[in-house]
Amino acid sequence: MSEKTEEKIKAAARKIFRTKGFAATRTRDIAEEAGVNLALLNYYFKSKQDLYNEIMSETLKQFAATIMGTANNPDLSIEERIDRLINNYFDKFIEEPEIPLFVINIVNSPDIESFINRIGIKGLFKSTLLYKQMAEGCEKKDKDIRQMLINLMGLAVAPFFAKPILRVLFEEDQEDFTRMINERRKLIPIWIKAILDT
Amino acid sequence: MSEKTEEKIKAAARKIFRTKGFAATRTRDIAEEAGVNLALLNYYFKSKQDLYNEIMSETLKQFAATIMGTANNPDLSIEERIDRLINNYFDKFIEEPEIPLFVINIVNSPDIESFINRIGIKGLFKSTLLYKQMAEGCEKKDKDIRQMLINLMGLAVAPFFAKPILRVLFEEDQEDFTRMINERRKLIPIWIKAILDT
DNA sequence: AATAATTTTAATCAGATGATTAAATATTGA
DNA sequence: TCAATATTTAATCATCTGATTAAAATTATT
Repeated sequence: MSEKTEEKIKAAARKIFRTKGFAATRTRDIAEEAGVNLALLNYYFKSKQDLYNEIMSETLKQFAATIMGTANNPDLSIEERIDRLINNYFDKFIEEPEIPLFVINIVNSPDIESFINRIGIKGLFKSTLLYKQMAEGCEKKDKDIRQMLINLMGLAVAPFFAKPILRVLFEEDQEDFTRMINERRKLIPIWIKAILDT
Repeated sequence: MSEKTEEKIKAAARKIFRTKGFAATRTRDIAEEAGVNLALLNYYFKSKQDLYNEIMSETLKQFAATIMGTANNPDLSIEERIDRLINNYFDKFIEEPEIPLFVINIVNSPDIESFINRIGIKGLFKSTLLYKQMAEGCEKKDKDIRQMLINLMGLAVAPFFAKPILRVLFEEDQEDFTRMINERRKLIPIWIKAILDT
């Protein structure tokens, strides 16, 4: 059952790499989590680094797909598109809360430029309807598209980073957090519009 | 020259820990960067972990101080206070760009709650004028203070995380980035106000 | 069933790494 | 000055860890 073993390893690697990062992860931990002999990691994936690259590109592609998923749906207004984008992100992040931090760490790792070129998601984003519509909207209102993209992503991702702080500062539990996040689904599109109309 | 050596080690540790994190950093690299014998790390700081804790709490305190610096200056309106806060942050982050990611990783590490309690910065924030003024403003306009804090921090910190992405997406160089950041100094206070008036 | 190919296992290697030690050197204080 | 103290060094330890290997077990092919 080669397929099964390989997937068990990947699932374990995904889980541990995403929470602990490359250096802090030991291949033995992955093997144990997968319930599999250590040597099989090197049998199916050549090295720890290769396995990590696999998880990295998989995660990055998935992250990109979450954007693309709504980005090209035709007949959507910019408002509807942003609304869906936020909801897609939040659904994904609630399901897998380690993703935001993992992605940011990937993106800020030293060799990212060549890596992004290698998996080829660079040109894609600018060709999405989401980007085109936002760029057009910014043009019309004399706004910098870069600032708006940063705002959109920043507002979306920030609560997931801030979670542990909110926990100590407001003694929030998981339920409070989820409620706040769900409020935020409705608010971000309104805020983005307000910012655009500034 | 004990003082000098200890500080050389700390400076090297600061530099490497902040960019590579705990696990990826080798004590030998710190020693070399400091131009110092490896055994001196254990002589001045008991262990790698102790040295790391030192850098962690130092960085966290510094990060907090950047808030507190403007947070209690009396006779400031909420607008002026936010304006200064953003400028303080941006000055600090431009000077030491590794800080935002390092802080987020600290805050999202498993043992953070006990660590924050240990260095005792928990109660401080809520007692600042910044917090009180924001809380009051939110109350008046029927807004959730948590959402507003997330917005403020998210908008401030996002560009520093997004930097490598902007680099590949818009072929930005350092100068473009700095220009964009400086624009943002003026914009964030306006955006926050717009959001509050939503 | 017999053989070949694939997958899994246990054992081990080689190098990396955090830490320690004992001796050497430098500094301080009487 | 000289003994006590503090600092620095080179060598080494013990453990961890990624990777390999050769043999065993399993599965596929004829």
